[in-house]
Amino acid sequence: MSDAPPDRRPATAHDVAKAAGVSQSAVSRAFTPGASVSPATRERIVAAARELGYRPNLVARSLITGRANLIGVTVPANANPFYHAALNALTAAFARAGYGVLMFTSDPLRGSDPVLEEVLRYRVDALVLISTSLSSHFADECMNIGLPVVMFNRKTDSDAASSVTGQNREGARTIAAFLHAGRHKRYAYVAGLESSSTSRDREEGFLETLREKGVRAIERRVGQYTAAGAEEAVVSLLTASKPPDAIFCANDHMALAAISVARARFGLNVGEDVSIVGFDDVDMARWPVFDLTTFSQPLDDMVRRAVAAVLDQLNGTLDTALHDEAPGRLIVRGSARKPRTGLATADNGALTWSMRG
Amino acid sequence: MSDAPPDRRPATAHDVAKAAGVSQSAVSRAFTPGASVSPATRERIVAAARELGYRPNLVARSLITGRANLIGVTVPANANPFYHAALNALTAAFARAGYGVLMFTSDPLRGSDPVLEEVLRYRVDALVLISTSLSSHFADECMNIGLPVVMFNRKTDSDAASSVTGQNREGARTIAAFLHAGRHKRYAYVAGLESSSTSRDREEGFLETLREKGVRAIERRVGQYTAAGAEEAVVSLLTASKPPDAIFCANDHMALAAISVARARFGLNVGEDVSIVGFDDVDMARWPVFDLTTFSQPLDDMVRRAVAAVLDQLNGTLDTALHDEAPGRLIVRGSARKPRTGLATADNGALTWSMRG
DNA sequence: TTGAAAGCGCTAACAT
DNA sequence: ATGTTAGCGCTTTCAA
Repeated sequence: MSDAPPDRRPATAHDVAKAAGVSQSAVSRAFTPGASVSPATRERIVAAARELGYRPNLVARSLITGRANLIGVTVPANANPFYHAALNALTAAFARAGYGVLMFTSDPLRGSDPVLEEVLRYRVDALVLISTSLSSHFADECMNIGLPVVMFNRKTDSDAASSVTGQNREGARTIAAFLHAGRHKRYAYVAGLESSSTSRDREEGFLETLREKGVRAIERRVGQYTAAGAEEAVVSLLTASKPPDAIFCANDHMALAAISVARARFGLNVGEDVSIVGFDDVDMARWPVFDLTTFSQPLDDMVRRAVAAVLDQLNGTLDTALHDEAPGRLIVRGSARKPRTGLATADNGALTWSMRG
Repeated sequence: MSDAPPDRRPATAHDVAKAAGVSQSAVSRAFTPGASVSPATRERIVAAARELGYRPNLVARSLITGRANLIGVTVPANANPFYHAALNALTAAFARAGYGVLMFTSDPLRGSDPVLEEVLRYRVDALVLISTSLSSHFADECMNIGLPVVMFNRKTDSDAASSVTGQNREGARTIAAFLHAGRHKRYAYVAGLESSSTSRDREEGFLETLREKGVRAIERRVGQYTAAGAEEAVVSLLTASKPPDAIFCANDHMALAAISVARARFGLNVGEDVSIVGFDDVDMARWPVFDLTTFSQPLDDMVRRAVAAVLDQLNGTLDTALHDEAPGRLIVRGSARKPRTGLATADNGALTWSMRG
């Protein structure tokens, strides 16, 4: 509005105080929700503030309160739609709760300690790690300085950090039972990263149930949670002398890449010649070209839980780490042969299947 | 390591100074890259710091320097792989340059001013808007307070903000020429958001060249840059009495959704029955199921330019807004019928086509 | 309800 | 090379 020099420094509470003829602390109070200011003075102050383009300096506030109003969030550098949907939803949710999100990318192949070390310098109020590992050393350090840590889509052994995950083991067991009920003969698992608790839990659940059904000899590849890795894994599986007719990929991102390769490179009719199942139920899973059968991880629910865990720890409501598991269900689409029985239509119209069906 | 009470406040430079037997400013210098401290004292200080778990408080530093070491980045809440790849790359690049990224989501359907207003309270050093609009009012205000603003994958009329985009107009012209050389008869454009300069530029380039070729009657739909919107647009186009045989979607995200629907819902052989072209060259474009012909936006190059623009403005090297266009090229794959001539293999093995071929 | 004063943890002159 | 000093812009007692 004004044609002041473009580089003049931003107005301070002191400037506003002078303009409004009040003390600087009055200005502070005028911008603090529950403070005691008479409506008259508040009005004068707000008017002066607007005139000067005053915006309370959060940095100065942070220095006093010791809380930066910032949540550090790390996400794998990896292109995985589930991570990004989670990042978006977390950011929006924290914004509603009055927190900014300080984002960092973590390299899944290297340790994330250096990154986290960097995050701490900003005096974030809490840490949310999306599918990122946490050294027990670092977890302990966070606990020592009273910094809440919530792992999203992953767990640690350490009780120093909370976690919010889907039903990894249970979901994988359901997938195994579903595939077995669909009369598949040869099974394969495409793991994510060996270091990922989520990939391990899913593998364990999958193998457990298959073994209960008497299935032995289950193929295994590692896809590193990347599209390229999954493609390679699937090529390797499908060019084997006895290729599997049922492939469970540790997440949707890999499952989608797997479908792509199976259909376009091998000319297979996915869902008939070979069944491919994922885990997450990302948006693209429902795309007609993929039509992926997958065990859902309810993103909004998981985000709600993660944000609640952070806020509860910040309020001191929650003093011990919690390991929260958001319930999902098997979303039956066309990428895997269906069993004759047990299918049911959910309230939202999705086709599901459950073990006790 | 120590078993101090878990909630003791973090060590300060003062604590370290006392422990090392030096002044507090010595501690400050020991942690400032170019400062003058003797190796001996630095060593003592660093040792004491490690002992106490000291980490310089960036908040306090920011208050003095007036720079928070933070770049505000907004990204549409929308699930678009190109945005997320950009966000990841920007975050990594800024981290290398010593800046943290404060992330915000912008709702493309509502104005982004409220969000940006919030970002400013954190005293960020600069703003990068990924495919997010900027009101001229807000742009002026940023200019007044000397805050660099760089728009990524978008432009403004206002000269108050810099921009880094791909070759929207030129790329779209190339696509039009390519499709025309491929002897297509009926054309359609699936726009992103009406408010998006990028979508408009691409549309203009596309129409310009088609008109030069004598093509009239070009269909048009709006896909809002979403998968659902693109699906709807394609259904509408393909169920018309005279469906197009060439569809140009304003970005890859929509083009991929379009391929999905054309193939799976209409049983069309994409690349023969109907040609679909996108813009971006996201990772998934090369997936065998999609094999999308698209005009590339070189992400790393664009990110490099955006970061350079920010840093140059921060250094005062760059005083006027720049509008940078990163060169791309047409990546020819299988989703659109190819012309007989003009195809060439690029250095990286990709098949390309250019207008003067 | 308001103002005065102290100080959050650090950097940046300025001395020494 | 090191210490002393004065703030950065706010919140927070404490008085009035």
